[in-house]
Amino acid sequence: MTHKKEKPDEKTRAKALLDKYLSQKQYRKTAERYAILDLIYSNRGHFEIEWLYQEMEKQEFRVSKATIYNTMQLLVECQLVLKHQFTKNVSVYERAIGNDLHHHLICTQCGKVIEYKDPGLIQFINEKGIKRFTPAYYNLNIYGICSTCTRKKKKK
Amino acid sequence: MTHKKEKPDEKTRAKALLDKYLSQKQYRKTAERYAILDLIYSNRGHFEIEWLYQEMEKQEFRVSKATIYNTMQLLVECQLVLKHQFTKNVSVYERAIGNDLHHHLICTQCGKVIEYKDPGLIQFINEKGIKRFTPAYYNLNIYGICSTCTRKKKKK
DNA sequence: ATGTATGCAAACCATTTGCAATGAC
DNA sequence: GTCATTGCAAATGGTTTGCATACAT
Repeated sequence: MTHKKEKPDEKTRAKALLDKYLSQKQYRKTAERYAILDLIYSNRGHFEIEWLYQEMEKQEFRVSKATIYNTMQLLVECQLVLKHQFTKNVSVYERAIGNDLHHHLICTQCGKVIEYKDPGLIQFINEKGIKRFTPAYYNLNIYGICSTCTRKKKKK
Repeated sequence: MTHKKEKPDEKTRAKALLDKYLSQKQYRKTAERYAILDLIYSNRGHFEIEWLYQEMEKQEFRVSKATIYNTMQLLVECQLVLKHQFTKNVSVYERAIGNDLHHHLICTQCGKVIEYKDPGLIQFINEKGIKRFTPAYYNLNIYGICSTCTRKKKKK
């Protein structure tokens, strides 16, 4: 059971929040839900359902795709996980706690997604109150051409 | 052939740009491509492929879905159309010229998408130079709960 | 005991692909 | 005439659904 370097309290905090949410909603505390959350909070960065599924297998914890989809929906609901849809038709997820708020640069040529941090921008958005809408989180996607594809284009 | 109130020059400008792009790339100038562009620039706001397909039928211009998908890709490429992926697994499109730059408020409960304009924010983003990336357009999606769903929740 | 959550397989549905026919050049 | 583009239908693949079984409460 090797763990990457991480603040152990983030995973613990996530578990506690899930616990609270399940109690509150009177949903059941199943081993699958905690195992999936644990895996998600053992990594950073983006991932897809397929990755999660295969990684669970490696950890010798059999879970069906159906359960993974159900659980991801649950985790998005209780704000422990963020869900993105970039250019391709696959949902991309990311843990919500312990990842600095960031934005995404998306290359329209190759689909690569680069994380982009700008505290000034974040502050700017946070300071705005939006009428008739309660923002939970936001997602600034900047589409364009990444440096790799710019180089490739010139070669042609 | 009734047209909604619109600046006629926007559609004309769009056509001219498509024309130029097709010439430049040595792609063929087919009736389908111009007809689809014409329909798109006869309306504002978001639409899906299915809408486009049915609307073309109404206009007595038979086009296959395959051609619509091909054409949309072309129009996104040459920046005459913007493509969005919100929460559902359907692509949502929008004409690029003549629509003020805006952002999106997306309700995570019901999926409703509200347009949101903030010139200050737009200016703020534009003033940033981003290294190693050439931005073409950006897309600020703010997820949260819309007022309708907030009301519904309280009723429960 | 009760009813929710899981696993499995089938169903769904937007999008993509292959190929023959059409038509732009 | 050549070859890109179209139309059609089949294939693809992520996600959802239905139902029997397992298990949290």
